[in-house]
Amino acid sequence: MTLAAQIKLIVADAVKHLFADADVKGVTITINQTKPEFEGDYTVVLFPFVKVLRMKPDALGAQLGTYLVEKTGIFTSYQVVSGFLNLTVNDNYWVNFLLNNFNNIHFGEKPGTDCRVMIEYSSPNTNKPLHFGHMRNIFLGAAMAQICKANGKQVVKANLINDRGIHICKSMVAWQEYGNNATPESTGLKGDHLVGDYYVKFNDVYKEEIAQLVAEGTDKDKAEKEAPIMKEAQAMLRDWEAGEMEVRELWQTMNGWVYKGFDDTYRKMGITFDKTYYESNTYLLGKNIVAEGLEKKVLFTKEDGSVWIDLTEDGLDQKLLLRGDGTSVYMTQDLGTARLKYDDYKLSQSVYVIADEQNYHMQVLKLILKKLGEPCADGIYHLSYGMVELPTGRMKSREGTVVDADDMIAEMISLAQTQTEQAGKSDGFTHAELAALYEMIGLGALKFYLLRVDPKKKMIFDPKESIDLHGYTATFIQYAHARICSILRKENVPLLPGNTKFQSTDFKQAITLAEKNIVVALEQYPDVLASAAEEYDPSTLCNYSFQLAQLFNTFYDEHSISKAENEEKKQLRLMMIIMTAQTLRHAMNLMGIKLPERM
RNA sequence: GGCCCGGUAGCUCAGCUGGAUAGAGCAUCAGCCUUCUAAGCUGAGGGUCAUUGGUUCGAAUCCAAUCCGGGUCACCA
Repeated sequence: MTLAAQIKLIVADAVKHLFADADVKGVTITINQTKPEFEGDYTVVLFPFVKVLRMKPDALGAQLGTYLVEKTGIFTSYQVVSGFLNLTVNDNYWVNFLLNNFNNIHFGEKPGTDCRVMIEYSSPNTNKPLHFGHMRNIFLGAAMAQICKANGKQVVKANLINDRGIHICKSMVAWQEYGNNATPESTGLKGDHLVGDYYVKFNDVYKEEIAQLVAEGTDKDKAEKEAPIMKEAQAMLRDWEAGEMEVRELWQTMNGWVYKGFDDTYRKMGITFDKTYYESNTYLLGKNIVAEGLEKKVLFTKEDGSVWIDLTEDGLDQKLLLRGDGTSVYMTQDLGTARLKYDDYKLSQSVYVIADEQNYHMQVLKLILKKLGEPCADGIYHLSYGMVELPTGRMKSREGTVVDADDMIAEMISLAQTQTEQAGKSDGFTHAELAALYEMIGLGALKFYLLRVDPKKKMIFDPKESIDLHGYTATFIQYAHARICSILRKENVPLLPGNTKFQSTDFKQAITLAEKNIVVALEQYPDVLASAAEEYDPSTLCNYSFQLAQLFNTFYDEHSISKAENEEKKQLRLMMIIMTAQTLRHAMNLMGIKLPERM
């Protein structure tokens, strides 16, 4: 338990003891970190008690403060300032905290439980390469998987590949018509990019055909349906569903190219999955659930044979679950897939990382599953995130207005190189070391950039402005880490914690403010890690890591470790920086960001 | 139009389960490298927390209304 949580209990206890007659059960106790302009470490807000106890805040504060200082041994002094009781924590507490935890590489983690959670993320379509928006999804999902693990959950990382449908046929038709048998080998293009080019080509031709039809006097809506290339795509989809050999072969070939491209991008990003679902295998699922729902009379049939659910009682609309011709819709598949996932892994929770444009769909999905009595319903959570937009508006793959993931990664790595060379910091590394370093910096900056803001907020990314490597960035945190490693090297202390031993245990020196700020922050890490999991929000970890690095930099500027006043101080500071480096590494690793020992 | 999400410094964002004088980064300006890495540190300027009303000892935070921006309300996925 963190100190703030302990203080809350201690105060509750003290109040009960001091004012046995008063009914203080309903009073919520607020413990804050004391503002820097006041003396003290933690603050008890006294106002809530004032009414119940009918005491003046100052008198109450004095009585409570005296009691806490005398009875607990945690605090050395207190001050009451206009309704706030500021408590100063005994330096021994912080020293003991460091002694007990500085070498613990699992600090902040929760013990394992049998709570099994699936996190589905990435879930790409196989008609185009991954872009900047997908990266937000992927990094969010991967980070949440790690964060959940660190909080004691068993995690299944899942990818549901959308490998069939009209959009896939569009790329296929365009390739057939205009591709001249181009392959990744013959063109030197990455497979996903090659296929994506034909998706764009399809839409170019489609637009031209519509324009021509309209020019010939056809109505626009009709033209959109009658355009020859669209009819071809629809015909191809029918052939695909009928299992027509040639179409299936082309489909497998082109998807194979795309998967190779995706694998390459995932590898560069350091992303892995435990389970891959393919929509071509799951798109027929869900029909059973619909049949069962009809039996249970949760669903109903209209005259044309289509199957619906009525959600008007819940303030929503009627929703189609099966077309009149018996074919399934998006929702049908999702119902089936939800059950499949649950049956495959006996899940306690199922997290879907999906953009916020699908909020309504996910709300309806969960509600329908609940009404159907599916056991998976309660565990479903939609981790909804805002879309990444360009200054000119939304990215559109079919118009080619996207920031490509592969390009972005390459650009960031080259930016890392440029800036390292400009700073004159590329000396003394081998080629391989430099390559690794640039990747750490470039990729780290990219991941941090996408994870540092609240997931539900939409982001606007201007490709003309490169992602910064100064200030609130991964680079800042990496730099602090490298500085710490540099000190440890100089002091011959192992960089990896766990095997550091110190002789002296008798620390009597007063802790300075810069020192204390770091230890206080370190002590709060378990709470931050827990809340990142509870809120499904990795940005809290970005924020925390940045603040900790900032505190370290301030400390570093004010105090010397190597030339500490005495051996005792030096050891205390070494413990502090070892634990700081360890905590930064821990938090950043959860987000897939590596910290270099030298940069 | 219904529902959902957002609106905080010039820009990008924290803070939102109510607590002290609203915080960072970028940008601007002024300082700091013979001492463990200046990708850093210190300081300055910059705010009607969209608006109005309400609840409260206390509101950026809760409630209501209004304004602005986005999403969604498909027999597309």
